[in-house]
Amino acid sequence: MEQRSGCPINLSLEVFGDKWSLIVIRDMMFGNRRHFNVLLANSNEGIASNILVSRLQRLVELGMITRTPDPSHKQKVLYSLAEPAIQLVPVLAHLGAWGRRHLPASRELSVRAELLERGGPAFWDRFMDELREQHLGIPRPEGIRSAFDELHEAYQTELARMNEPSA
Amino acid sequence: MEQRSGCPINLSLEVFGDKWSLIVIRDMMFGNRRHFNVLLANSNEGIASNILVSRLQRLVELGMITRTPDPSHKQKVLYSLAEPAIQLVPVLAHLGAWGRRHLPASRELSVRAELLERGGPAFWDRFMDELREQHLGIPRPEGIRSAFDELHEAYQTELARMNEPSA
DNA sequence: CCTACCAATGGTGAATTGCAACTGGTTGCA
DNA sequence: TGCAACCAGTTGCAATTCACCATTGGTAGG
Repeated sequence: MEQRSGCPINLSLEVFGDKWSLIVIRDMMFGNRRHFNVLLANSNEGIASNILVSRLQRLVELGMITRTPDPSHKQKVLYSLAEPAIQLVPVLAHLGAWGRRHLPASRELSVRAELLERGGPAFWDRFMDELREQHLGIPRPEGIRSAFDELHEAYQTELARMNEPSA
Repeated sequence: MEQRSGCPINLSLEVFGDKWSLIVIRDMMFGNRRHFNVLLANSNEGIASNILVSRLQRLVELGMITRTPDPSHKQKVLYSLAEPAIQLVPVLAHLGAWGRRHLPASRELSVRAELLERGGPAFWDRFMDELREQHLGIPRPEGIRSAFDELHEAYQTELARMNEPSA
C-alpha cells in the first residue's frame, strides 16, 4: 500500500475514499451493528456480502475496527470500533450536517444528523465516551444521559410522527 | 443517478465517496488552483488528465463548482467553488485534523491542517468569507487579515525551517 | 510560421464493483 | 437424532471504473 502524498486530507481519503467504508462505520457507530449478518441485512443501502467482507477486513488491517469471537455463539464474530474510528464522530457529524443541508436527505434519516449537529462538540464528546464504553470496555462517567439513546429516541419519535400525520 | 438511501451521510458519500473529488476541491480551496493545467501539474498526488476531466464535469453537474471561460485567454477555463463546496471547509478541517492525528502525515503538509484545527469555527468562517470573495465575487469585511495568507505563510515558514534545520 | 500551451479525448489493460449462488460449520428445536 | 435456519464468509462472472499514455484541434506568443 503505497501512499500518494503525506497530506492529511489525502491520507484520510486513502482510508475512507470509497463508497462503503464510512457506511460500515456509520452503521456500527449509530446503529450499534456489531455482527456480520446484522450489518449485511439491516443496511439501508444494500451492501453486498463480498464487499462487506472486504471492507471489514481492510478496516481491521488499518486499525479502525477490531474483530473478536463472540463468546455467546461459537460462529459469531463481534466487530468493535477502535479509538481512531471513534474519533471520526466529529467528521461524520459535519458530513451529515453538510449532506442534510445540500442534498435531498429524507426527513426521518435527517433527524439524527440534526441532533448531532445541534449538540455540538459537547454532545460529540459524550457520544464518544459512550462508544468507548460499548466498544472498548472503558467505563464512562455515571449519571449522564445516554447520547446514543437520545439519537435513537429522536429517530423513533420522528418515525412515529410520520406514521400518524393526522392533526 | 439513483440514490441508495436518504441518509445525509450516505448522500455525502455518493458525492464525495471516491479518491479524487475531494482532492480536487482541496486544491481549489487551499491551493487556489482554478485552471485545468494547474490542477493537473501541481497535484501532489498525480491525478491523470482524464480523471481530472471527469471529476470536474461531475462536480459541475452536481453544483459543487462552476466552469466559466477565462476572459484573459480564450482557451482557458476558470473553475470556481460554488457555495456548497465552500461550506465543506469544516468537513475538510476535521478530516485533516483526523488524518494528522491517526495517519503518517508529513510534517510540512500538516502545518495547515494544524492551523485550521486550532483556528476553529471562527477561523473557518473567516476563510469561507474569503472563498466567497475569491470564487463568488462577494465582498468580505474590510480590514480583516486573510485566512488564506495565514495558511500559506504557515506552510512557507515550515518549508523554510525544513531547508535550514541547523540550530 | 513555428513552437509551446490549452482543455480535453481516445485506447488499453488492470483493478474494482455489484450481483447471485454457494460453502462448511453451528445452532435451536422437535 | 434429524433437520431447517443461520453463521461468516467464498466463488464466479459480468459490468463498470481506473490508471496510464499518446494524441487532438484550437490558441498564444515570438
